[in-house]
Amino acid sequence: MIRREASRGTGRPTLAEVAKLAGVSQITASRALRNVPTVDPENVAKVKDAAKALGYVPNPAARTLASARSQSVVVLVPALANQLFIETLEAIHAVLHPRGFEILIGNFHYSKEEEEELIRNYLSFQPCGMLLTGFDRTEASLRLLEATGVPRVHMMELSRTEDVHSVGFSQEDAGAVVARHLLSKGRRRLAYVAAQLDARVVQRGEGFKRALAEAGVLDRAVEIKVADPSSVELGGELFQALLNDHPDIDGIFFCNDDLAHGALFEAQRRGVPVPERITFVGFNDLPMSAHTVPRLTSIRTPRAEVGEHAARLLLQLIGGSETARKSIDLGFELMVRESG
Amino acid sequence: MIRREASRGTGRPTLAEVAKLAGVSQITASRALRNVPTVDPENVAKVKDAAKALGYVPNPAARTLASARSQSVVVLVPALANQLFIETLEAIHAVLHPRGFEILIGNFHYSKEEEEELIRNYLSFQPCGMLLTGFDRTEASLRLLEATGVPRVHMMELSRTEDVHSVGFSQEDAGAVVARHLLSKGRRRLAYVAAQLDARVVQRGEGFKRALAEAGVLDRAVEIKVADPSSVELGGELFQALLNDHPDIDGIFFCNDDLAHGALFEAQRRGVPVPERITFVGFNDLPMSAHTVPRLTSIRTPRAEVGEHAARLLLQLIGGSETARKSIDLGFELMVRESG
DNA sequence: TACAGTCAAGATAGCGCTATCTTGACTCTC
DNA sequence: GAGAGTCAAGATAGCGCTATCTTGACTGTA
Repeated sequence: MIRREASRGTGRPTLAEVAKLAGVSQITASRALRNVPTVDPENVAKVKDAAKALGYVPNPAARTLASARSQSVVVLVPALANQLFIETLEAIHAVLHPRGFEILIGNFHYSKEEEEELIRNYLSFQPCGMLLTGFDRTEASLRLLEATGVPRVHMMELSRTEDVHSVGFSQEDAGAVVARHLLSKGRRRLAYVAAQLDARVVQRGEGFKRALAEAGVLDRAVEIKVADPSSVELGGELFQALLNDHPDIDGIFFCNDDLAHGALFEAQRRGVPVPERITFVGFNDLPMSAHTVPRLTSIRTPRAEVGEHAARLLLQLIGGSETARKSIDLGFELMVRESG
Repeated sequence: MIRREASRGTGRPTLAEVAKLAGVSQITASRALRNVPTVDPENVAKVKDAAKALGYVPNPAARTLASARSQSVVVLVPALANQLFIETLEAIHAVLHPRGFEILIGNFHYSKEEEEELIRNYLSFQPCGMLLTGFDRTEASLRLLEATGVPRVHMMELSRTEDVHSVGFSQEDAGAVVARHLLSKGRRRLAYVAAQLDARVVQRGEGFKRALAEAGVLDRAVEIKVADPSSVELGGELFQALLNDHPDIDGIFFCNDDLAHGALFEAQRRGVPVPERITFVGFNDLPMSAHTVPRLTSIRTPRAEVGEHAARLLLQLIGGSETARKSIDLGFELMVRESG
């Protein structure tokens, strides 16, 4: 029988070969490539040259097995179907990938149960860090996260307690800003139209109603909430329903721009002048919102910035920094345009 | 000094513990959990019970290291910034995740060089399969893929040769269908407006022009191509430029719906009646296109179906099937709406 | 009864790295 | 100049699995 060069294994160069070529021990080569500071710079250069000459690429499985910690960061988002989290993911990637981290993306489709299963599954990969969306999850999820002690940063909302790290902005304040804006335009008969009722959508509504209460017009306000996923189509339907049931509504805050876009199309179709008869305000400021007819007033949310800062904060935590800031508030901005 | 239970390792139950509890050897436990058919069903039951009792979860790093093959499938897409590939990714996930595969998503931002780097990087994870977008990549990328022999399926386009597997539809035919539709509406002065010039966008344009040539109106056609990323804003700008330079254009084929949406907004703003003066046709049929004013005629592409079939085909290849179909044509559909 | 053939189960030996302990050369101090 | 302290480099021993070879019980045949 013919003797194979390698009956098992990948056939790719290994650390042992790099070490041999560099004339050092394997563990020194390992340390050199990981930039462990106790290695003589001369040896570091020899090892890195050897690695390059051989085209050596570390085997992540072996690394993970030996160190009981991977170079992966898990990011859990509630949806990929809209651009919101894509921009955040891109920003996270831009920070972490150049530093050698792999990113495992989990989409839990706004389901706490699905998120719990993802957490369970991804923890088996021994990630070195996790980026999570918000704070609203199952008890079991929380226990799993606490038990493993993997560094983590929560995105999009700000924590009220001091024991977790978060990067985001105040969803409630954003809702209140929208309310005050509509009031400043002389609107008094206001509505909050929401779908996909996650914690953040609810918080926006709370802030909105809080501000209306302060202005004494809450009793005349209307709230439409449906649990269905947001879509352009749903926005049109909800607008139509609202118009039928409450024809005197003069200002609407949509929980996101998708709904607002659908409502804009429907308003145009029905000949309802926006903003003359009804003022529209959206949320998230999707790129399209600056171009619709009329252009949509919306809350610009720092989606990319949240990803970037969360990733940087996580890097500090992975590096063992105790001085890392607990919470980073990145704020938001009301983009006032033609719709109100 | 206090003796630790485990100074290294994860602290989680291992296969050895499962085997001990089940009263079999470790390798039998390993085989039982992987459903290797040579194990006595009684032993399989004992092992699976023991695993459940201990809350055992396999360590993927150890698996990958020992078998030189991970349970990961790499999916490389040119963009995440629009919904196109998200739907494909969701469908892939729905097929592969329940079967225990992990999905590594790589976004190469329409850059062949970036794709090459991603391929290099992801191959170090020893994926058991790859799903790629199209056929247009660097020579080095091709060599890497060939050298490793990892099963792969190409998505979105159909291969012209018989040596690779592909799932998609004919981009050229889709372009030709649009051309014939516009001609059937009596339009003769036609334009193709394209951005983000990847291979598929070019193929659509080729099919469009081929059909115009067959109808003898190619010499009056206009083509606007820019390499910039597609966006709603760009669609408006390109429409405006087109209108200035060629005021007699009476039909436009946009290479994607984003551009068409932007042009629709711009047309409305400038009082250009669509479809009365100019007919618009988009591509991809994004969810919003059925709701714009006017509703957009577009080519509906089988994005989710491509993902699903590609994943299924890949599963066959991973399983060693030689009988797997080489190419699956899923077609497309012209959705005729108000814009033309 | 003896023999080859079959097959489930086990023993053994890694996969390619890194944690940990040890070594030995070198400094510094009194 | 002996002892303690420092520090880069190496030896050793796994991490938790699976590929591969081996074993031994069992079958069927002549």
